Amino acid sequence: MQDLFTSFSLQVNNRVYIKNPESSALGRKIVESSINLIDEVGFEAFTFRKLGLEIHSNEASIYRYFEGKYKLLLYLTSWYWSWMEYRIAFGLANIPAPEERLEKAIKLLTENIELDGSFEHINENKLNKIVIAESSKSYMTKEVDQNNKEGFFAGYKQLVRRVSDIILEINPTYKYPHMLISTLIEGAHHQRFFAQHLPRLTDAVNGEDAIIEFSKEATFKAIGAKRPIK
Amino acid sequence: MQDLFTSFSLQVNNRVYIKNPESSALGRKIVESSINLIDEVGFEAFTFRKLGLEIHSNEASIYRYFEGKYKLLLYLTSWYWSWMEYRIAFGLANIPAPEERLEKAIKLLTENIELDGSFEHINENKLNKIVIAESSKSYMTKEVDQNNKEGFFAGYKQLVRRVSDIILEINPTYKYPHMLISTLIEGAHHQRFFAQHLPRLTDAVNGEDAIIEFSKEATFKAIGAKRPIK
DNA sequence: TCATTTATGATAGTATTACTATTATATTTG
DNA sequence: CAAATATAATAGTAATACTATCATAAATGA
Repeated sequence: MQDLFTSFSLQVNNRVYIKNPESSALGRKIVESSINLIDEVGFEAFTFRKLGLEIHSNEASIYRYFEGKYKLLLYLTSWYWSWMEYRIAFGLANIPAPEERLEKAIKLLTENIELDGSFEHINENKLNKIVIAESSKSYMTKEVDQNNKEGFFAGYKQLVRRVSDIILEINPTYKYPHMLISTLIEGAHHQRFFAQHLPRLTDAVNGEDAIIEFSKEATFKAIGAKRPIK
Repeated sequence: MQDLFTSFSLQVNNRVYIKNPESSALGRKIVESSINLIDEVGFEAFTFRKLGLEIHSNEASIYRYFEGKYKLLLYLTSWYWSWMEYRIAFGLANIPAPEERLEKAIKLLTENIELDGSFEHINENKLNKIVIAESSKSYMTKEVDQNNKEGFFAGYKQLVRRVSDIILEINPTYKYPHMLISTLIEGAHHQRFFAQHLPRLTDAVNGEDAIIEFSKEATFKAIGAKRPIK
């Protein structure tokens, strides 16, 4: 799997950046350090000036890659969804039963993400934490319609569609496949955040990953399908 | 119902404000206009200076009520959850069957909120839109643990607990009642936002409120209970 | 290889934000 | 009616979110 990934880079809508950060050492450094810095101080307190200091480069240089910190966040989240889609595409390859594919997809979408190491300049674990805590700030804005027109959320939509299609394969009459999947993705993210910070809003259970289990169970029951037996 | 409400004001943790905005005409004007202004320009672009101009008052005066705009947002969301709890408390009164109470609670939690008129200085419809689009910004912050210690999210937690208790009444063995309810509340909010701005992430269905229906159906199936017959 | 394009760095500057401080003027209350 | 309290007006500060300019370094291609 590692080798499959190192041979290509993930596609991100080229309108979220001014200059492709993949195209230079500085660009990759910007992405790498922005993940560390946002994870550390939070998106509110994150500034291009601080990032410049961190990487011993210049605020103005960073502005040549991204219009501002919201576009950088859009870049990071787009990259993440694109990565998720690859994880799912490879993870489900050669599994014929749609029930098994669905269960695996839910696991991939809702599990805790460990450092993967496939991409040198991206810490997947920290990026996951950023997506959990900050990604809604990339679309819950007054610019959402404009951004949507420009295709900034295409990766997320495509991912939701791909998994919805599995649901429809299992149960073609289920009326809310997109709702179910997008609720699940956002929901699992919220639950991971709540588990750490507002545990009263969750049900922490020892020994199993309650969030994955809850998600799988709720999905199969919602669409009226039997879970595959291990 | 209207009369019940006009006779009292809802409780909000007194540490989110410096001076209780309910205690003066200026305070109520601040709350009222902040709802209008945040709804109009979004939380990012909302500032106390602009709010001061709007109400023909002074930036410095507003700072005597709230430490900053994040605390004001916390005030608004706390008020909202407190209001929701009253809606549910009154809405479920005298309904003996827990299945019916659950269904009604889900409706109240996930439905679109119309202008209610019970509170002169609060536009419930706009406040609902603010909670949908901005409330995650009140807890997805680096200060969440501190804020949680101070009890700023007590109203939300209490609401989740109240509805979880109904689930446990119906099915005492269900393992994830809090997860289910908090996922549902956040999920329904997300879906309302998506329906307007990112419809590919939802399944818009004419003639019925798909979000309420999806939420009810998913909940009853998840806990393995039969929905009450109308 | 050297001229030219392109990328980066250094510095400075502007408008806005998120406040705090001070003083003056209303308004309320005892 | 005096004293306390609330509000208004103004000013000021440090940080943010940029933009502009110019110098220098690195890459490229004729």
